[in-house]
Amino acid sequence: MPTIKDIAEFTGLSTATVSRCLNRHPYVSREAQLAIELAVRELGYRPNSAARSLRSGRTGRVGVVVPDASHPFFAALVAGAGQAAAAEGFDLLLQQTETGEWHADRLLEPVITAGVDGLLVASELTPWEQYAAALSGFPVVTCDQALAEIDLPAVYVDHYESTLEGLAHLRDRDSRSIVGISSTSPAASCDRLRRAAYREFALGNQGVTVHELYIDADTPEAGSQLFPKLMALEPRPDAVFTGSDDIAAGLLVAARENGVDVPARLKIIGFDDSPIARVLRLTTVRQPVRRMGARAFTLLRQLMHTSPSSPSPRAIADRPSGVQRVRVRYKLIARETT
Amino acid sequence: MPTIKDIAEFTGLSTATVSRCLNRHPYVSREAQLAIELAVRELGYRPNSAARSLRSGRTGRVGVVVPDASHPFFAALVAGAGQAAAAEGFDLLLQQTETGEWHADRLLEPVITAGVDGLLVASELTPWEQYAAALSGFPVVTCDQALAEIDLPAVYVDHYESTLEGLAHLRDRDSRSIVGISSTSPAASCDRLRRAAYREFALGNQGVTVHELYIDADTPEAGSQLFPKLMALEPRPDAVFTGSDDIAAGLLVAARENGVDVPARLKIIGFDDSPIARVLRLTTVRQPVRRMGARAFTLLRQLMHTSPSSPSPRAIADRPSGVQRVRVRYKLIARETT
DNA sequence: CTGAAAGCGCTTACAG
DNA sequence: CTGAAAGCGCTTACAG
Repeated sequence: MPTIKDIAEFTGLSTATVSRCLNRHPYVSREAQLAIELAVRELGYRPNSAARSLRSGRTGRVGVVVPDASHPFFAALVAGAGQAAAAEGFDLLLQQTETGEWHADRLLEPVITAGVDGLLVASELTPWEQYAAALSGFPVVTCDQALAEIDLPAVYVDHYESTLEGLAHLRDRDSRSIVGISSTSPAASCDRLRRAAYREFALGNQGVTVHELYIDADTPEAGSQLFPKLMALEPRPDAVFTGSDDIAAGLLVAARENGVDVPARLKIIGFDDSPIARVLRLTTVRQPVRRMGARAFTLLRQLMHTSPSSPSPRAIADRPSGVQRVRVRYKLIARETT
Repeated sequence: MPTIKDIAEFTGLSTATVSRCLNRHPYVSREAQLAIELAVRELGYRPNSAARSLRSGRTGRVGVVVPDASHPFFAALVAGAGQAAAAEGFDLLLQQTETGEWHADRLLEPVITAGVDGLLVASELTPWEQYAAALSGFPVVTCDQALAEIDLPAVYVDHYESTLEGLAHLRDRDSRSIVGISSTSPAASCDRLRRAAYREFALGNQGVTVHELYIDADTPEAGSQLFPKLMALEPRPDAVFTGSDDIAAGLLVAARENGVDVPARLKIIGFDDSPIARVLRLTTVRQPVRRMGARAFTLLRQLMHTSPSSPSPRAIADRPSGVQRVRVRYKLIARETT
């Protein structure tokens, strides 16, 4: 591989001038520029990213931390962030937290070893204290609402508010005995907010009960398996807020197979508006996931600009007040299951 | 950030010894080791990955090239590869090819700038000639069958054979007028193989026709929109090989809405066995996608071992004969749509 | 506008 | 088993 030195020799210029030209520094003469461009093509020169990073302290890379890249929600988030990053010449470094056992150390390794310029965190980092020190002063944006409630810049849909709206929709369609599902998985911070919303809603709506049911996987199968439990409840529920299109889909199919009319005898609401919701004509709460990923990158990009490798104490002190929270608009899509 | 020099000063040893210890070089005394470990903890030392890469020529990173990380197939592939990579201490660098306009140059940038140690390619790289030169001698594994047919090590399901098996299944269930769907998208190399299988099957099976239909998106919506076209065909088809669970799902729902009995009057086969296929009880061809991703990484890992940064001419000459092709077993899952 | 030179933080023969 | 020293390929004040 040719180096900057080869270009310098080829053109008779110094490596300094070559470097400036490559980095679009203003003070380079027209002739020098042309000669260098020719040499670059001629020799097939490519800058060595490791050398560049070592010297400049920047990597041109951004880390993305998700529980599982194959889950539809996180896959879309990653795709959106990746697209936005590529548009600005950044590469994406992917980390999955639910890959076997996991330690704060290992998760943060790329950050601490100067492997990335910034971090996009969609996993819940619990307990936060373990991560806080290593991440302080480092550009981080989260898509996890629990982390948004700490000091972190965030892009997210409000799960508390959207759950309340979903429940209100069920009430308005004459549901009186609603089941609110939430996950027992510790990774899902939105579930805590949903549970809070279930209680708040029941308190504020006389004559409507919200029965809470827990589930341990966010898949259609889990939804199907939930159906008999649902039917065994007393009084028999007339509506379910699932918090997931996959669970809603499994439930819907099970209901139909068992001759339970949806929506007449059971109303079902999903969450996300993923392809499965559209095919099954599920009522659901739409999140613009791809755009959220892109927006998260944009926000991160901003932070990387303002806080270089060593932020001043003043900059750190100022941060809390300037922390950006982007609450993304969700939308209840009423279709044929309510 | 403390450096190796700080550790050397703290312990009174040389940077060489510290480096050896950190890299688990055998010749380090017990005392030195303990002192260094203490210092590392005490000072919170982390190796700088850029410096390490620059010096060693290795990055500890692997690139993954997919058309779109949010598509269920590629999402699962990435997740599997990422998990396997993480298990061996490698990070994943994600590249999406269908992100706006795309140039060979830009795609290969991480490779050429020594940004990764190896590449996993699931996108079709066409025309291959544009990429061949830059990639020659570099560890590459593909999951794209078209690339497997060139010189590249590969992990893939045989789309020709699996399509023939799907068609045979339809024939065995008394379908006589089959529609074979394929995508017009240039990114999907498997579609060419499917089309070849459609023709081959028709040739070998008197009394069975295979009508080819094209589609421009791999989504449930596209499947639904295909339904009227299907019904307008003469003679009316009695089965469809879709090549995609999403398309099959859209088609199935549209058929039911229009009162066409599946499977009695129309049989439908999907592909992949994604969650949507399981909920809808679709007959489909299962691919173990996550495992394919993991296997692709394992294979790549092997190549990275055998061909270091500068492979000998002999090693290159030997390669063609040793190129590994892992043909992964698929499985036809007969459910309720055939 | 340009060049000589220092140095980013490591690893690795080489010599002991 | 250990250390002194060179050097990986760049960027960036500094001096002209």
